[in-house]
Amino acid sequence: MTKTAVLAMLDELIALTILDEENVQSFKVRAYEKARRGVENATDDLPALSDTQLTKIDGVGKSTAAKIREYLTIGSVEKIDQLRKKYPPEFVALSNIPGLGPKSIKTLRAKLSINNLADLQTAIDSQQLRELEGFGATSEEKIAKAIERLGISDKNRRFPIADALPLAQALVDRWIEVESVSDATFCGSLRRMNETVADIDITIGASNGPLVAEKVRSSPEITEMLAAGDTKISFLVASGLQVDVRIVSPEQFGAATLYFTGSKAHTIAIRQLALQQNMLLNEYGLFKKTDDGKENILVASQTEQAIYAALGCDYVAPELREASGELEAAAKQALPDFIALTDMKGDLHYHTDRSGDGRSSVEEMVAAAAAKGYSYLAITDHGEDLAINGSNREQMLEHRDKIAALQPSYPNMTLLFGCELNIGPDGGLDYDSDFRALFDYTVASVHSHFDQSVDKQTQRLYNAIADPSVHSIGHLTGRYIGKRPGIELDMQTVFDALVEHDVALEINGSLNRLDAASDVVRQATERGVKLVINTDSHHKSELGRMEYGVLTARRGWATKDLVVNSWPRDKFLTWIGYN
DNA sequence: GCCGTTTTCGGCCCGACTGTTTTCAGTCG
Repeated sequence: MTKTAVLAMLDELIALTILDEENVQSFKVRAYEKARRGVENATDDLPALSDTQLTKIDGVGKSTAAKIREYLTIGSVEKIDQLRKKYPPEFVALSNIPGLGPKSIKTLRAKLSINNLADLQTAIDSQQLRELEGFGATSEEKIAKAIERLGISDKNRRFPIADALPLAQALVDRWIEVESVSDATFCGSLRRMNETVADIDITIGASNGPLVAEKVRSSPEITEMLAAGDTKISFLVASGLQVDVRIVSPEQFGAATLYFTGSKAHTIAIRQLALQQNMLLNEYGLFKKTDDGKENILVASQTEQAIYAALGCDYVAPELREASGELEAAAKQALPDFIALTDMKGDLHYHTDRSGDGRSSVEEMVAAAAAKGYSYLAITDHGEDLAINGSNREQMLEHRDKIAALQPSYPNMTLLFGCELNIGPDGGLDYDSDFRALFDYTVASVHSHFDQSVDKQTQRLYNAIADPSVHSIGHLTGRYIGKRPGIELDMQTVFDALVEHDVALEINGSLNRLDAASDVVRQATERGVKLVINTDSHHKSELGRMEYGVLTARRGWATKDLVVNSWPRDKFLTWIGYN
């Protein structure tokens, strides 16, 4: 909570400084942005840090450390208060309008006394903008249009990954089939598996760019065209989501995807690394500078792997590119042994139509898991406490027999009779302890009562974790990304409990959940908490979510040794006490 | 504002597009 507030303070400082310096990337702005990233990657307990420790945070120097201290002590920062007087919030908000930067809005204020959105609208209505030096009729119309769309496309609007990824995948799947296309991928924060994205970036490698561009420009999803060139095309779709498409030659595909994937901070870091080696990196390739500095000789461009290799680095997968230590580790060939999709040996949160919300039969669900080549599978339909979706004791025992009857047909996959237990408001679980002991494997999860205090929620989780029947905690916070916030917890206490009771923390692969979140996973990994990556499938078509769970785990630097369902069958069955 | 294998000053990633301009400024990624 404190860190979130400090980050918000730094965000405001950045926005105000951009205006004050009239430059979105002045050195001071970039310094603040770097400091913000440092704080983001630092400990949650900022007040516990001394002034010296604060300046140890990457990018935080004396001045920023003093501002953070000031904020933590008195809840405000003098510098920000001063800047607010010069630039009130409703004036700063004008910079959310696409196409308007700091220079423009300050010109508008100086020449037309525009201090807020209403002033701007009035000026546009009376066609005053087009008379200004540096503006024109076209600019005025563009700004008017941007304001009209503001509700659906301001610069800060973000979309849940569950909305963006399926569309991006569908577009890529379609365009990769177009004549002369050698490769295509979505990039940006979506490829890095961020939980929310501002837009969809797609890079296409093609020998016949204009032909592909024509195909892209005629896509049926387009509700509004923003830019329609032969190499760069931008459009909006009905949801308001913006799609940016770049078409490059097949030889440039690697350099282009590396650049368009970002993150911005990772891009800057890797370009600095190139500079140190007397090389130049841009979206067209990695180039060696000749001794006279006049010429650049291409070193690598076709694949991202070749570029990292030429820089002396291990390959850094997209989901790791957040400038949180990955490049330093890759340069030393010291990236940890992260979990990979091919390591996964089983799914341990898995529903059938025994659950009210399940939509495939147990036979279908087991067959789908077997097709994945899994060595073990826990079928975890809801316990009795979930009134509509749950099962009573009789139904559960009948279900157990059904699962047991299927086992002989699957000699290579151990079927576990499991349950998704509901964690009640105080941490109570379904059935009674004797009945719960009948399950081979359980995942306990929160499904309701989201509005209790941090202390109460933490105690609630502790009680569930401490129960001997519990093997894992499902979707830790119960959040739905972009729709419902999760419960608030004291994470360190939860991690301690998980370690103490040897219970695994789930990473749920549903795109609506991705819970535990990658930043939580990273802290949990550092604490040595065991992890489990699941699909929470309710239909036979949902097993592919394992990939998203694994990517989220990798974003959280989860190592293979901690992920219990990557373990060989014997080791895993021993861990759960199965015989 | 930050930082140091060029270490307390001098540099800080690199480029495209747009609209306004006659050579560039501003915005964006």
